[in-house]
Amino acid sequence: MAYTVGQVARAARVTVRTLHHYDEIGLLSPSGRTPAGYRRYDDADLERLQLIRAYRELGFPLEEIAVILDDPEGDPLPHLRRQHELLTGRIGKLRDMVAAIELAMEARKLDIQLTPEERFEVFGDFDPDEHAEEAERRWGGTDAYRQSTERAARYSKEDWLRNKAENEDWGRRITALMDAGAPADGPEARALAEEHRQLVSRWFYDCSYELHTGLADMYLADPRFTAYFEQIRPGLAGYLNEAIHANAIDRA
Amino acid sequence: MAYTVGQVARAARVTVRTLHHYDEIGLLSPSGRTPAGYRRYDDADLERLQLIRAYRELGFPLEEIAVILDDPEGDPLPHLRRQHELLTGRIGKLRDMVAAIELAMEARKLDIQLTPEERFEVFGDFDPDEHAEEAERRWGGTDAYRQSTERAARYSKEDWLRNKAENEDWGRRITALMDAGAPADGPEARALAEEHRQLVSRWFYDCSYELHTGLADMYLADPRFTAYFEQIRPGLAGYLNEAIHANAIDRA
DNA sequence: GCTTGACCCTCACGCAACGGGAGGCGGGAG
DNA sequence: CTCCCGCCTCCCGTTGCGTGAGGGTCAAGC
Repeated sequence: MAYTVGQVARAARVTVRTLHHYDEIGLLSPSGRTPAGYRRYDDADLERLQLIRAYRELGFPLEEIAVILDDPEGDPLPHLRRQHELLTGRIGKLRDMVAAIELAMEARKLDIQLTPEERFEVFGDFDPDEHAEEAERRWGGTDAYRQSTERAARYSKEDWLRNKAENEDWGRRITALMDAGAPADGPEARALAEEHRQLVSRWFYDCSYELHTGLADMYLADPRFTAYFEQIRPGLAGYLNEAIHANAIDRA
Repeated sequence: MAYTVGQVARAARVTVRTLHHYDEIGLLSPSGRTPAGYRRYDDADLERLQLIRAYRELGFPLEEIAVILDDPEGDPLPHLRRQHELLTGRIGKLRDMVAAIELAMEARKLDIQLTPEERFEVFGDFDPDEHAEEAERRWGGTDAYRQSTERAARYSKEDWLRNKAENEDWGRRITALMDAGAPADGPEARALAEEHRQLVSRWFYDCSYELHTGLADMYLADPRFTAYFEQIRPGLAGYLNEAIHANAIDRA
């Protein structure tokens, strides 16, 4: 049996252009042409097309499909396994997205005008890295934040300058340490992380180790914080984050 | 606070190229430039970028993000709802794929060399239309197929010719009906569907209504069958499929 | 025999969302 | 003053086709 492009296209529910494309890239070339140059497909071509579409539905790129189909007796099992992992991974990600959207919709429905803080809770961080996400959940409470603003409101200009000086001193030391190549989970870095925690506790709010790691994750999650550290020294945000985590584990 | 592209890029964990892109399409243009033409981002830009990345993670296309962000006081809820549906739909599809892959792997593990028939069962049809899928599951048994081949093997050439003639006669009548514009779920079409069922029953295998709808779906699912009908008349496969379903419902 | 109208052909540009490189300034440190 | 890193603007490449433009082909009806 011989078929024209249009017939094949309708049969396989693809467009003619798709068949042209497959022909162009050599994935599925019709078994022949009419004198006028019309493509002629036969049953074997249809079978191949069926397989192509099936693999495509499974998410394989065309190039890989060509490899699979043109490698006779090649075992598709590894491909299948790989694809299986890939798909379950994607499903997980999509589910996370759906959950996040539901959260966002919930927030809208309650007519809560999202403050920047809340928006951060909702939209904050979808980094595949679970650290941040987990920390964000634990750190959800805004008590510390309130405490911080309350205290901050009472500081004088001198207080702020002292704070700034202490901060800068600490900043110089951790930058030097990083430049020197000391590991972020080494004792010196951990000591400076601890110092940071006490700086925060003294100036803003009681910073438990748990809160501290939450804060550290926020340094990576909120671009404004990250930018602040990255401006001091590229890589500092990540370095500090790791040091704080190491310190928290160390003291636990 | 002002930041350079590089700082912003590191902060938001995107590439500089991405920021250039957002600038190009007007999604996120830096609030200013230095005399030398360097992009200068401020805190507001960073906030916007954060939102952009968040929506991106939720799977929104950039264009839609622009709409959402640039429509102040616009409610993102409808967008979110739409996106939610879209994502759950995709999850469903992916799950089907995973199931199909598991089936395929199972088949490989059992070292069953897939015959074309089995391959069809595995890879047969991922049409979003559930009809086909559902029917495929019900129709999974190969009893009818065996019965069919057994009978077919005993037919003489004359039998085949008679079969062919009956088929062609039926084909002419349903084609005429379709050309006349009779609805596929109308009484005439249903009658011809019924006739088709009895033709199949007489020549190949006992064709219950259930099997018949399965067969009908296969006419749409297997390109070779579809091509056969489409060659007779474009749209015939779909027409017949609908008629058969209507007939089955009618008799139920 | 000639005109429709439905197909078919081959270019060839366009899409989303960037990646990556070329070639050339700008700017802070030593 | 030189270095080198970072920034700039083009501009081509990717994937899997969509969507014409411009032109040949084929079966049917007058």
